[in-house]
Amino acid sequence: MAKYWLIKSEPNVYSIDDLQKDKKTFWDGVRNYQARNFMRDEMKKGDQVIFYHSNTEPPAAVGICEVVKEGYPDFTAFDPGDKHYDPKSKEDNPTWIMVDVKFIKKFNNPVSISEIKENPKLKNMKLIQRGNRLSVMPLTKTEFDEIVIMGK
DNA sequence: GCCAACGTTGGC
DNA sequence: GCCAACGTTGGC
Repeated sequence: MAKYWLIKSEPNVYSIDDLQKDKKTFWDGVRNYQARNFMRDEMKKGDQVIFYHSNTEPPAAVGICEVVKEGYPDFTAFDPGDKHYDPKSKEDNPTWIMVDVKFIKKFNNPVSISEIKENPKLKNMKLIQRGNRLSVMPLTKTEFDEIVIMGK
């Protein structure tokens, strides 16, 4: 039984268009334990994922991707030259985990955060709860389906 | 660019 | 183990 997720990315760093072009990517650079735990323990092959653009105008859910490889070490943490380098993460005992996702679709109609806030079916989403900064969060099937309907 | 919220760090 | 200081996130 597939689960449902939302992942955030800043489009000037990595956008849905980049994913469409690449077809597939590794979701590196997550340096938050709660988000790490979701990727390590709960994200499974076939899970459906909403791709969300943060820190842009407007912030919006912009498409769908799918988990194609389950949690494995985020090697960018081992590279001193990488922006996400973390000396505490060792290759034989990695602190940070990533998954691979593949492009499924780009919404014809991006669902902005204000539309999400206005939809009563989406009012419990972690995304719009105060102060939430998780870059990987679970969604219910209802929430996922509703966003897909809104996005077309 | 501002700033609220929150996670992490480090002195004690 | 507390908590102040600091850094980051991300909407506005």
